[in-house]
Amino acid sequence: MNLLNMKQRNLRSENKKNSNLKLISSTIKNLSKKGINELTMHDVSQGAGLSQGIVNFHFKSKELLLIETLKYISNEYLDSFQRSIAKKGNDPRKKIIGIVENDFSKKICTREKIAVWFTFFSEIKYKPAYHQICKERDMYYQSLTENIFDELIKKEKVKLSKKNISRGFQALIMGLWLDQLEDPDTFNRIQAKKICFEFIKSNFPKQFKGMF
Amino acid sequence: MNLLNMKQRNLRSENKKNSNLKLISSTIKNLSKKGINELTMHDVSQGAGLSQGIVNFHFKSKELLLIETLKYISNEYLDSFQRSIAKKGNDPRKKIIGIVENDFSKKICTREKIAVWFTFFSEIKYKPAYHQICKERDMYYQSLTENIFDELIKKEKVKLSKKNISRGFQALIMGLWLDQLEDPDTFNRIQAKKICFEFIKSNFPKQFKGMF
DNA sequence: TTTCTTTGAATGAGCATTCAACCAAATTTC
DNA sequence: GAAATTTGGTTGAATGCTCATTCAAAGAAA
Repeated sequence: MNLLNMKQRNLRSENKKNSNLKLISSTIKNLSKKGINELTMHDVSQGAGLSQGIVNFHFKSKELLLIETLKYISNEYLDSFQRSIAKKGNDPRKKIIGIVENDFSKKICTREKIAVWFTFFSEIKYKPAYHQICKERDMYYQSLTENIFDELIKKEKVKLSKKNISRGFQALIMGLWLDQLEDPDTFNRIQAKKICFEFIKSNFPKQFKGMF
Repeated sequence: MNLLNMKQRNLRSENKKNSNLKLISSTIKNLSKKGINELTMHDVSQGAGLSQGIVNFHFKSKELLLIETLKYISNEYLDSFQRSIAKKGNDPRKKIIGIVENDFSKKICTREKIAVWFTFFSEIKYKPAYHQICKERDMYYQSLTENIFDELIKKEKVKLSKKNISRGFQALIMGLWLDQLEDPDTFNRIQAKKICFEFIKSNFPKQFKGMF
């Protein structure tokens, strides 16, 4: 196999990847426009600029397409999350602030993406595949924030449960995301961020004194 | 119109009410079992012990049935909520504790009911009717808890925004509800309650000192 | 006798999925 | 390196299934 051969081989597989991506993007766009109930295969292929039967060729079925879509947004979120705490050094305060900034950033906290997330959340109970993906994401997030809160607890010299703080923190964020869905006119991500910072500050008043 | 007439008229309308209730109950049960996507009219009528076409007779369409179902669980929740703060006297601490107790009571905080709630939440963006009902519920809840937190803020003599605390409180509860969906094995409503109490305590340490 | 409620078979629309035919890219052959 | 062959991706019409909705007929209540 020479270089030319490799290039040629790549071209085909790039095309395939490209179609997959187009289809997943179209799924996200259409999900956020119509919800899971009204989403049709026709919408998806149309939105990707491809023809009717193509989704079944690439993803086998509608359900598998949806699972791949959930994996996609989950990875996208994780990437962004990891980047938000990388390069913050060892200061747990900076890390936790970074997480809040990320969760309510312009890129992550859009009404469209949140709508897609909640579409999947709402099906957790009926779709084991969704359940597993969401739970994995959750556990990763949970363990990372637990470590950060553990450091904060030690520095603050206060008796708090890292598990509880961590879960409360994440629940707060999910609830505020939901508010973005319910109340997009009078409530925005800037206010949501502020509420998160206040949560942190009320638990670790010494370390965040004067901040925010 | 004499008494006999009234009784007779009531019998028929009672029957009608009864069918409606049966159908709505069946909708809730089936929604919590299969999600909105797989819910069929057949499921609903079957579950109510009635026949196929009956839903269209009573509710005109599937969509209207779903709207009535949301109204029903919304009213059920509100009733329970109101009862949770009534008869707590004037102590805002007792009121807020009552609310937490209610939101995570055996009756309200079941995985089935939460699944139904999130089914509707996830469609807020696409269904104006759902949006309005959820928002109304939310605003009522919000204004009531704002008043309670306002009292607590004054008593604590602390500078906090009643709006932010209130929204954070509600978001926290919604997030913890979602956890009941995602993580029913390792997380339960007792732990959720504890996290809420800790949230309150961290904001109003003087007033809740030694409590919980 | 009239009005209201229920039944369940029939209808037909909407939609996921299939597939034969086609096209383009990659590989092999000479 | 041109021609022939194989492999992979795409098309879109056809298929058939699932389901909401309709409605004539029947039953119950007023």
